[in-house]
Amino acid sequence: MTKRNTIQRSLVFEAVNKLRCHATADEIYEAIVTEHPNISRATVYRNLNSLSEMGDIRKIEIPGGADRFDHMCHDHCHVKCEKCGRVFDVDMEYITGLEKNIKNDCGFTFTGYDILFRGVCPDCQKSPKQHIAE
Amino acid sequence: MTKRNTIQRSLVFEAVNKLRCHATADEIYEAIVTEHPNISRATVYRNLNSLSEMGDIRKIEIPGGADRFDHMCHDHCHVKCEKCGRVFDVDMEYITGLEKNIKNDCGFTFTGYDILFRGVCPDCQKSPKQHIAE
DNA sequence: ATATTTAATGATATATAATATCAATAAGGA
DNA sequence: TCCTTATTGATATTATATATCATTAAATAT
Repeated sequence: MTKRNTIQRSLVFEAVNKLRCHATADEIYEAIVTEHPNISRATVYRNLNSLSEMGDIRKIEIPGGADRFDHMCHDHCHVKCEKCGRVFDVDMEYITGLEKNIKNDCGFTFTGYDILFRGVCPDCQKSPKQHIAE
Repeated sequence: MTKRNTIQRSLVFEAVNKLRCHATADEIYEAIVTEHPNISRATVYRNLNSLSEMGDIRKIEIPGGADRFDHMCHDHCHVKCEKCGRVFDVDMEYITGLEKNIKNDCGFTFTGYDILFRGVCPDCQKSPKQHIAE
């Protein structure tokens, strides 16, 4: 019923804070497993979700790619390169209150929104090769 | 080298236009396969991608769920229910030129952006049961 | 009209990301 | 210290999508 504090959860929490820049669950798992070889991948996934539900970390769902996890920081937008699929932060004042522009919400309760820019990163503009990563 | 017109591609194109509201690849496949049992799921996926690359249909990538495909229509936003995962259109004036607010684009070439609202749909506000669909 | 080239297809295998299952373990209160 | 059960680790399964490859057929050349 009540949440229990486990060493695994604090390991996941610390790893997200140490990696900082929107790491994937797999990257977080790899970072932990080098020091603690017995941790399970499923435990990392579970704790990433519970930590983000509790509001201790931030989950960023990326279309066509793995979810990312950030330490708690100000809301910000991302841009995904259409060629290589990599995700970068966008340096932009976060726009608040966009949901006020909605004409007819059909009874929805809005909790937030994500803006994901599309574009081509500098690397992919230079080189013709595509899909460095996805 | 050059694109060829196949009956499969026109079947996919027609199905997307008939279904209209952001159908998934699987829903489009199911709609076609009842009339044309020999079509392959892979062919549907391939044509959905090539049609959207050619600009004949619109691909909407949804985080944590299957990609959606719309007939060509005006840009609009979507909202994803955090409980059941379903996606709905949002009735809102589409905001243009958001990329002008970016302070430092780090050399990116921006081609557009998607705004995805998060919220709880009327059904899920009423009933306690979760995950009707994902 | 027929032959040729190769893009596209159908069938299947594979990849990737994430969740589900379940017995064993351990956190935290009694 | 015991007891309850949340959590874990290992594994299986699900979901979405792409890769592979022999076969088929669209578009062009003959």
